[in-house]
Amino acid sequence: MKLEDKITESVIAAVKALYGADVENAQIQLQKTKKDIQGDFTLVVFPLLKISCKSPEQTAAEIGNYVKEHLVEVSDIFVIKGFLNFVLAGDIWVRELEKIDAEQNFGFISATEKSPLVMIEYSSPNTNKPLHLGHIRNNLLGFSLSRILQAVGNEVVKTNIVNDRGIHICKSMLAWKRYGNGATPESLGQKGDHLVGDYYVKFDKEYKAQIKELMAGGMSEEDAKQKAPLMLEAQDMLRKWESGDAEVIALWKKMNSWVYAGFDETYNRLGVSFDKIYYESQTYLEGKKKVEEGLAKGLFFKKEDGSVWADLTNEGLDEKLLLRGDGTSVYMTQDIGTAKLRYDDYKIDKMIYVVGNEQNYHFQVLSKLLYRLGFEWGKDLVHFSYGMVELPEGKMKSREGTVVDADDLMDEMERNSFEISKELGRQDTTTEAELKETSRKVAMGALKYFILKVDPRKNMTFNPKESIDFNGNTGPFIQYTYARIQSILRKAIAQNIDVNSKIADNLSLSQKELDLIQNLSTFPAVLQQAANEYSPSVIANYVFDLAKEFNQFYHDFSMLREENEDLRLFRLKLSRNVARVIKNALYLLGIEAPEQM
RNA sequence: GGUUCCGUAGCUCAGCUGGAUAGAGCAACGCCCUUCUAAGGCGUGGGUCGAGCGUUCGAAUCGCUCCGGAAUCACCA
Repeated sequence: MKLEDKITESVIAAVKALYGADVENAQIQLQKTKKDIQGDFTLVVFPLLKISCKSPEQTAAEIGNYVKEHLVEVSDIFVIKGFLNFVLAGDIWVRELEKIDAEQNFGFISATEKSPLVMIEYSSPNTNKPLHLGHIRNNLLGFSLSRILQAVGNEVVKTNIVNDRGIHICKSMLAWKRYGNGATPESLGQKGDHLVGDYYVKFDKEYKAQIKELMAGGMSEEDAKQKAPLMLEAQDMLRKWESGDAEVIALWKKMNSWVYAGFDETYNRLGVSFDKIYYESQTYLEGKKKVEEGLAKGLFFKKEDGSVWADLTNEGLDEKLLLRGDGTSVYMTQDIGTAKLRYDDYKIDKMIYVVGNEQNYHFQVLSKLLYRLGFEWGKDLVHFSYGMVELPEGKMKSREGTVVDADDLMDEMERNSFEISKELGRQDTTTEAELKETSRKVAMGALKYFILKVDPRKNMTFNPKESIDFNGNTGPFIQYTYARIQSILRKAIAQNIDVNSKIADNLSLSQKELDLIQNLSTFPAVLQQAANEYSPSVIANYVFDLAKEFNQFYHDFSMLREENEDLRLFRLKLSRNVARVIKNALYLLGIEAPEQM
């Protein structure tokens, strides 16, 4: 039984014995005692005053004395105004540490057959552009979230929906056909996604030139946009694609395969992965079918031009287009089709979409549409909505070329990390290859931690300079703490100290050491909170606190030179468990913990 | 205009199921490497928690109003 629960139980018993009233668990406000105040747990007695009909001080004192008498774990109490602080007996925390130490994967719950099946969709790239900074936030959040949900006992399926069809990819294809001279990723030594992205940009450039030319000839801007030969050709290509034209399909397959090879490389570098990938080219027809079914059932309606709509006005939303007049599908149609296929494939209990907050409205609508179409789960779908990433200079805009490319960013992080490692690292014992590997881990840790520590809902500013300045509240600081503990443990083994032996009970420990154990013991609760709130930032902020607290402890006490063997053992064991929790927390964030730095 | 989200130190962010004196990191300044990794530690300065009203023993936290910013309200995805 957890210590908090024991105290809570005792407080309830105290209230019953002293005032003859029953109180519920929820009315007991037990919290960790604030720093700078003596004690381990604090009871806020104000809510109990109505029952006791006494002053806050007196109520606190009475309850405190009762608990102190009846609970062996509580060795002392202090009353400050309406706050009752419990001090636990010294050896309680030592035993708590032993308990943590004995658990294989402290805080983690493994899935059982009864575990809910959660599907989480993230990444969802378009095949006409390489991944950028916004995708990085998406991928990191999605991947971390999947690990967190798994760690609290869910069965998790990570999925990706690739938007591989539509006019955008035709634009790249057309530009490549016209201006590419048969260039391939191999011939250019370029990643496939970048190559295709470059031709998308090329299309845009040539298209704009044509518009300008037409306008110079007296055409209106609107007309020019519609009648530019390149646009007409791209639309023609899309029609050919839809009708299965062999040549277009072959080109489409070839260029998409380049893009996927490029994406895979980027995903590998980011350390993210998927269990199942869906492609819109395979789901959009399914969506059309569902919409037509819905139309036949009278759930939707048709306008004069043949387009199909859903009327959501009585649910507080607008009318929403589902099929264009020419029968082609839109984004919403595809999402309906994808959802259907997924539920054919898996028995999903919960669906989570990791998609930016600019699509909040879309998912509100999707939820209602799926429900209307008879998918019960539709109304419970979770849109894990996250804010945009901005730069210190302002927003990323593809038009102005201020988009930060994911690969470029990782390159830059790794370069900088390597320079710093070379300067500060312990080269004497490490090879160049090891140094490179470590600096890679650190670079990715810096990037991931910087992004994940921020509350997902908020727009955030990514500062490349600050993130690679490995000081302060950063991933590398936490990794560094971990590496130092590993070094201590290696040395302890070298000195034949057995860290596994039992800790003596009669140690007199400092407040810092007790706090550190208490902090460790909250990890399962933190993990649960992160899962409930879908927020990796909860984990990130926790692990930074833990690392910081450990550093202070580390600075104050010598472990290997400690003469008192019992104390030395205790501190080594404490350090080992701090390292384990750090490693587990970093795992949940998708960050590697280097054994050496 | 409707809807949703955000506003906390010079900067980047925690804290938000109401609880004690609102916390970190960066930046600035001053200390600490003959001592387990100084990518570190200690200290100093820095706040009308956007504003107001309300609920409460108690409000950064809850409610209402206003101010400021963002997203969205596409036959784009």
